[in-house]
Amino acid sequence: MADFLTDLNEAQRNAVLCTDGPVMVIAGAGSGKTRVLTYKVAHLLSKNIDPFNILALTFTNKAAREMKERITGLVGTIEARNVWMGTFHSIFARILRIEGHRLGYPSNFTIYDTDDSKSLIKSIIKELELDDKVYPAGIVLSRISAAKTSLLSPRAYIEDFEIVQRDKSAGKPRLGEIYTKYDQRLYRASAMDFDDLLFKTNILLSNFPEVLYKYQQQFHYILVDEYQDTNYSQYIIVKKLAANNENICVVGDDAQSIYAFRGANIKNILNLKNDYPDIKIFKLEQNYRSTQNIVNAANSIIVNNKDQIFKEIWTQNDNGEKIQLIKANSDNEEGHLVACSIFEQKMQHQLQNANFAILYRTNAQSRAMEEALRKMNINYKIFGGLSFYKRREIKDLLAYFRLSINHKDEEALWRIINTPNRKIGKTTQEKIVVVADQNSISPWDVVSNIKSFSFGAAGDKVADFATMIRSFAAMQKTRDAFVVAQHIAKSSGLLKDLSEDTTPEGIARVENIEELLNGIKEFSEREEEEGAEEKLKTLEEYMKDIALLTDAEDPDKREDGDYVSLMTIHAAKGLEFPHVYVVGVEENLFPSSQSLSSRSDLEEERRLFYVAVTRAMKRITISFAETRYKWGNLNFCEPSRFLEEINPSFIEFPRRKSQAVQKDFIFDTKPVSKPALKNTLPPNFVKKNLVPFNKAAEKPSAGEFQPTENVIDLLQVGMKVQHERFGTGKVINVEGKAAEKKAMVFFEGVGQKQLLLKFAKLRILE
DNA sequence: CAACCCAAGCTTTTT
DNA sequence: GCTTGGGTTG
Repeated sequence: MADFLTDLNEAQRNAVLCTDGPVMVIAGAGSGKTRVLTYKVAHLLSKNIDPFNILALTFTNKAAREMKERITGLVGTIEARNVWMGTFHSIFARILRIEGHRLGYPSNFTIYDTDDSKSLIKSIIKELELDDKVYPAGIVLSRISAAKTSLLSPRAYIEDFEIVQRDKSAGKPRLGEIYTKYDQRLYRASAMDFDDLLFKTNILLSNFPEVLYKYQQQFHYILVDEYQDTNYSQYIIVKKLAANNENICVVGDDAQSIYAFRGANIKNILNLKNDYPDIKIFKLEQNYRSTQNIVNAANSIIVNNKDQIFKEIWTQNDNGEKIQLIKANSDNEEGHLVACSIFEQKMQHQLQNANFAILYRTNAQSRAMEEALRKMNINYKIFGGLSFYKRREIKDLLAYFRLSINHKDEEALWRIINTPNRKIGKTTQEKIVVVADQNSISPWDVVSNIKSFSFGAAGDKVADFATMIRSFAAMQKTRDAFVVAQHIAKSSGLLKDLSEDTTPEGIARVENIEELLNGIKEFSEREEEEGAEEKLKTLEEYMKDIALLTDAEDPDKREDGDYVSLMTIHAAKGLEFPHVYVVGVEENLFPSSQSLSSRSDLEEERRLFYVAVTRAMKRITISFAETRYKWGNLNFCEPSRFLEEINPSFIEFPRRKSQAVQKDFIFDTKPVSKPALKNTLPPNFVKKNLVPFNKAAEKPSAGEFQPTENVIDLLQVGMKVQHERFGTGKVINVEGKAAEKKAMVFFEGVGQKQLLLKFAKLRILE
């Protein structure tokens, strides 16, 4: 273990060795970010730091799991598994289960997922007799979420004059009221939503100094992955916990911040210096992942963003192939062309499917790709989309578990009280609500004491239901998770109900239930590696374990099999593939039509594009279609502005005669190939079938880039220059040499920009 | 109370 | 185009 530091380059090693005091690591794409984090933890452990004193926060379960595995590989199992490592949400859920009683929450509180939250909001809107057109559940939830993320309690929300004013003028004056009610109902259900896990942690840490002190004492070392994605709430938690000794190490890349839409604040990383004036900053700029062409192309994209920490990503890797383009007539043809291209690459280079990934902006785009791959018999796997845990039958069974563990969980109650059908219909359910309100008790209190109220015949059914849930609850305490789960699946009637459906979907549902049960079995039998203490693995433990495994990762997904990976770009963050296809690179789709109105939204889209391109190791293909179905309607599409932003010298155009033709390929408005609609061969097929181009045409010597090189040499302070996007500007400063030469230019109406002359296509005006 | 039918909304991204 | 949810009818 002693010499694992030799695996690191100098910048990485310096960052790892700097363990005390605040540290920020700005890690470019593919520069070994995870490596630094894992080695840092390993290094701390090798210095005999107690793993219980290390807190390592990530954003996804996958990242946490991978990091754990890697650290285990470096230092050995026993130490690594005691590190407090996990997602923000799971770590603070864990702490809230211990400390939540101070806020009135039992340790078995339920975590509501987005669906539960939305459904609760819907019923509140109904109760308040509000128009659900004015208050759509999704919008309301995102407003509440934003409030919680800004640490605004319902009280503070209502008392905030500006917010109230804003809601009024937006025609939604009662948002505060909905928020208040929502909060009460969550509390009454002993439930927290995702945002609560952070919000309530914040409350805990501010209102209970002894708790703050306790965890400050515990976490001597705090590490945060993907720091650029932290929101305000997370930022404050970290700041508080680290306040004592400031042994905090954050790792991130502002260029890969892609979660502002859910409250991530890029300023958290850009302004970290303000919080820790003596913070040590390390920049990892060497990319180990991609070819030069890919790295340079990516740089030429991201340079268009205004807000960023300056860095120069470079690589020692080969030049590699240029960026391939595919232009298709329709979304279906796009799928076909991509599948053909994958097939062709596989054949040409004898590659496995696993070398390929198809990345898209929205999940909806997966269908065309899926169909095309299936037609060509290429094995694939779709990540994300409808997750396992969001399937109806799974949510139903989990709702039984939830209600058995936490009787107050109302969303679970309403979900299953009549699933499968036990003749407790809407009327009865509404009556339960009314009676509960009249007596100021919870719906479960009514359900479990139904005999005390006049419910007639329907009451018997409800009583049976309550008895059943209570028996599950009792069993749950003494038997292992699998036994209980299997019993519930059977005696609730759920499994029987599902198996009566013999359609393919019905069969799939039963299989899903079986899959879930298998997962629980595995959980029950999982051995505590440390010490031989036989601890009962209860269903409650299981639910705590999986509560935050929402999307993306199936518990039992088998990693074997050779498949092409299909996923959104968000889901691809942190991953790499030799061959990447970025599809649907069109205006209004990528960048998304909803991001066009503000500069910061657009910059986020651009960062997303940057993330997409930097996933590729060897070869990247970008495709776009001229028409696409949206909501069943045919839409005409324009190629994305992002294509224009890539320096053309890194792109392989199907025909390379002149710049004019190159531009035409992407942007012509009257497609030459319209009559040739039948021709579904990809451009590179066409290329191969034609007479080879002469070599001279292959070089980007078409005069277009000659001036660029002169500009690099000739540019002087004070010159007036023209930039493709920013218009005319004045040179304020020039620094660096030759290829690394940079200029600070002031553009009218745009502001100051630092430009790397290699990429900026500047023209000198005077 | 259930079954069926129709309309609406959906397609940004996730813990 | 598909799914979900609401409304109506039997």
